[in-house]
Amino acid sequence: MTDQPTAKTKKPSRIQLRNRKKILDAALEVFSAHGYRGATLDQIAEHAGLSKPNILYYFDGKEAIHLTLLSKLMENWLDPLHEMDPQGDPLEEICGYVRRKIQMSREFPRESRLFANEILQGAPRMAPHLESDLKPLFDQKTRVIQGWMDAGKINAVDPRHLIFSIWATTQHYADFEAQVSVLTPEEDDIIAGAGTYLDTLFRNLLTP
Amino acid sequence: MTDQPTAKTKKPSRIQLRNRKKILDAALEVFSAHGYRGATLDQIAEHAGLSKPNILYYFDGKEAIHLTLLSKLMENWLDPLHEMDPQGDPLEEICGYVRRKIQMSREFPRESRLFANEILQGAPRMAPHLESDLKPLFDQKTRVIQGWMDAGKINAVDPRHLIFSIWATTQHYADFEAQVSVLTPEEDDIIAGAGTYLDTLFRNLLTP
DNA sequence: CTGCTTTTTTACCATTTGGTAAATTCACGA
DNA sequence: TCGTGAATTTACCAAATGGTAAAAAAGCAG
Repeated sequence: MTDQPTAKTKKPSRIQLRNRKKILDAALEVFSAHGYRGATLDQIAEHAGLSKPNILYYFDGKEAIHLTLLSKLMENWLDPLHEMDPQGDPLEEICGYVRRKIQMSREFPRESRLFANEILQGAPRMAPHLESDLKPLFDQKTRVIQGWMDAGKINAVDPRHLIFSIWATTQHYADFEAQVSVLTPEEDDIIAGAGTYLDTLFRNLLTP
Repeated sequence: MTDQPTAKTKKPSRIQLRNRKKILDAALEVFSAHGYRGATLDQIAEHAGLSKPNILYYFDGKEAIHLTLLSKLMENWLDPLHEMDPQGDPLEEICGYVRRKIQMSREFPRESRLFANEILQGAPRMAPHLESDLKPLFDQKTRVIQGWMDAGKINAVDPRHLIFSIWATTQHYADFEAQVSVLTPEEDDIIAGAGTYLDTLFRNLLTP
């Protein structure tokens, strides 16, 4: 009877923490590169430097690993949007959001591709998260933006499409990297140029 | 010696044509929904209404089907960009391109997702096509757009990022449909609104 | 050091999946 | 209508893959 009713029956040891982290990092690498079905436990095991049964000692199965990744991802993914301040200057808030998103494309391309893979295939394992986490935030922020437009602080466009276009343009550089790198070969930091371009794009849209 | 040196040794019969088409359509459905590795020959067979061995009677294997799809796709995919006329009015040519692309997202979402899946996973089977077909066209059109900018006909921005942003924003509605439909539930034709939004977006960018 | 728990390995298993061989049925021109 | 090549089915296979059981090894508190 040492178990807490809601806890997972034990406090995780040092080894547990370390190996869970190794597994999740390896899984992120493999899932983001090959998609859920394209990834194999053997690949993940090799990347993690552990044996396959050992991996199944730490996680209940392939799907559990994927699910854990998606859950942890969702938080960081929504952060930049959360930071958009209704009290701030509208144009700067939106451009700041663009800047944070493009930065994530540079720093966390694997996370972006993991997300893209999941959505592309119809979000079979993520639909609940979209409904419970993303949707409320999306609705809230579209209302904020709509308020700015109604107040005449920025040009009026459909806030939903505005957000879609921010997502699309920023994530493009991570998700379609294979294509981008073919088309801009000698460019070593294409995302830097993307940042200034996108700033111009959305500033021109929202400024009268 | 009835073979032509370059031909595939036989003229395809009516049944061949019909079944090849059925198989390719089924494969498009399955590959676009699950990615290359996520798709199985059994699924394709079921969608096509044929047995698995019968499918392998018409195609040399899973990869051959996928490759055939990608090849046929590439042509239609580049068409809208091809149509951009260097002699036309710059702003209208670019906005026309946007219109054609968003229209493809509406009419051919499966093709868009097939393409996206392939690129997301590093374009393992498509890199050659990108180099040989897409790259030359991309280079040509970026030069055309650069010319328009140098002539002061439209605002000066990096033409490469301009094209990337057109691709990203238009394909987003097909590739991320699962997310878009969660966030805009009661909307029955979200792409219509996208069309007018994107027209505004790019017009404001390119018009002084 | 000792005994107990946690972690890791070894040796498997069942299912799925891409693919094949050979027999069978079908279509169609002579 | 009949024979022949095209089309289809039946019955498989080998490899890959997610997962399990149980033994062995490694940590660690006393």
